[in-house]
Amino acid sequence: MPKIGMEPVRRKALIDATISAIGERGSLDVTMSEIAGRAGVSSALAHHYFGAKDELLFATMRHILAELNTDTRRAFNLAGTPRQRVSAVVAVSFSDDQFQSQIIAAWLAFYVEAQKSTELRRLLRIYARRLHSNLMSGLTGILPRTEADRVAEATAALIDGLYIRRALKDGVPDAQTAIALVEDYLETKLNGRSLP
Amino acid sequence: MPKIGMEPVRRKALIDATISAIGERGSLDVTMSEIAGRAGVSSALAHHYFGAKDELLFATMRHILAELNTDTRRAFNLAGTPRQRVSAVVAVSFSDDQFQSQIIAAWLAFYVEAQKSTELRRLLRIYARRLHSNLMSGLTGILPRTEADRVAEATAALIDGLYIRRALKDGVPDAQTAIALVEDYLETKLNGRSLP
DNA sequence: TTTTTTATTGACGCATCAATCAATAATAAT
DNA sequence: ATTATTATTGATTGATGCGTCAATAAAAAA
Repeated sequence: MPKIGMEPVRRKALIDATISAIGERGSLDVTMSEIAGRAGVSSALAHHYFGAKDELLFATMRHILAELNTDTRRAFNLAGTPRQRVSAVVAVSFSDDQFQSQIIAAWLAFYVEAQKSTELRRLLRIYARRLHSNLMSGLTGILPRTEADRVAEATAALIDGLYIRRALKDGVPDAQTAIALVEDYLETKLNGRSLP
Repeated sequence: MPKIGMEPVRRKALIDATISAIGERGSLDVTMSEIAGRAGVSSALAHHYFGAKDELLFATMRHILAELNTDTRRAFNLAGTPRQRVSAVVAVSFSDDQFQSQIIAAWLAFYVEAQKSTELRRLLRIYARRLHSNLMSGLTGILPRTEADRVAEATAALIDGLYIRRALKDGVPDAQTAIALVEDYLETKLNGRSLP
């Protein structure tokens, strides 16, 4: 029962399936059949639309990055002050959409894969730069450039670190605690005063 | 020319080879043959001593953890004050022995693998707890328990985050800068004052 | 000196997957 | 009505890699 115009539908379904498969397995060691099965199609079709597995994984990472970006833009629109822009970046990073085990597992797995794939590494660098620049867009309105830069660096590392620690699912901070930690750091750096 | 008592020698060589192989490939997707080759033996011998690949990887992670631990103990012996104990933990984390691409790649890869392997996850939790407790051993002498706990959490996340960002090898902080970032955070939290 | 233990490997079986391809069918274009 | 295009899959191929095993040889024990 082949209808026409299936391509975008299948692509989306396959990317979603890839995310959930990676999320469940916790790594990129998922087979094309597994992914295709989740998307309700054959593995041959996945190859038909994406060519090779690499490309499907690449498209998936790009999709995750794009989602993060739109979420951030949306949050920026609601932020009036520089300080609020900074908080917006933090809030989005730990929002329900982003700070969930599936996405975190994917991030982690892609970080590892980036060691092998130049293209993936380039993609993750774009993320790193964008995060930095998003943070700077608020911080430069509050601190002198050099110090803003250092704070942005630390904040980004803090966010990444909290992500990785979440992956262990131990006495791990939930989103609320994570946000509080980062905000506490920011408060200290921006006001020279920490929470009581 | 089989000499006797080769077992410990081979084990060590295989673990070292595993680290360097993982470091080069950037992931745990290294074959037993590759590892064995680097160690100058056949893959059959690797299986002979470690049984399965899992066990070799596990032994490798345990070795890395043990090294980190002895380094930390040594640094603790030179630390007089609580404040120095905290700095010692940071210094060891970014020492030449630990903060090198091979080891970092291994950490990252093992974090991913921990999603699948319960035993590996347990091992990494031990690391997380030990790091926390090592930080606390200094912090509790400076801050009230609750706050010390939060600072330890943030510091640990900061360290992990700087590790992960190093893996991208981009505008990445070198060891010096990384230490400065963490120390700056600690100074702010402990003195309520940041670097000029 | 014979036997057992330790060290070591090449070759092989077996399973897993990525990727291809030929075949089928429905829709659209001519 | 015929041809081309799009959608789809089952079956197959080829490669890769883990784990095993029988075979060889040196040392240690008997």
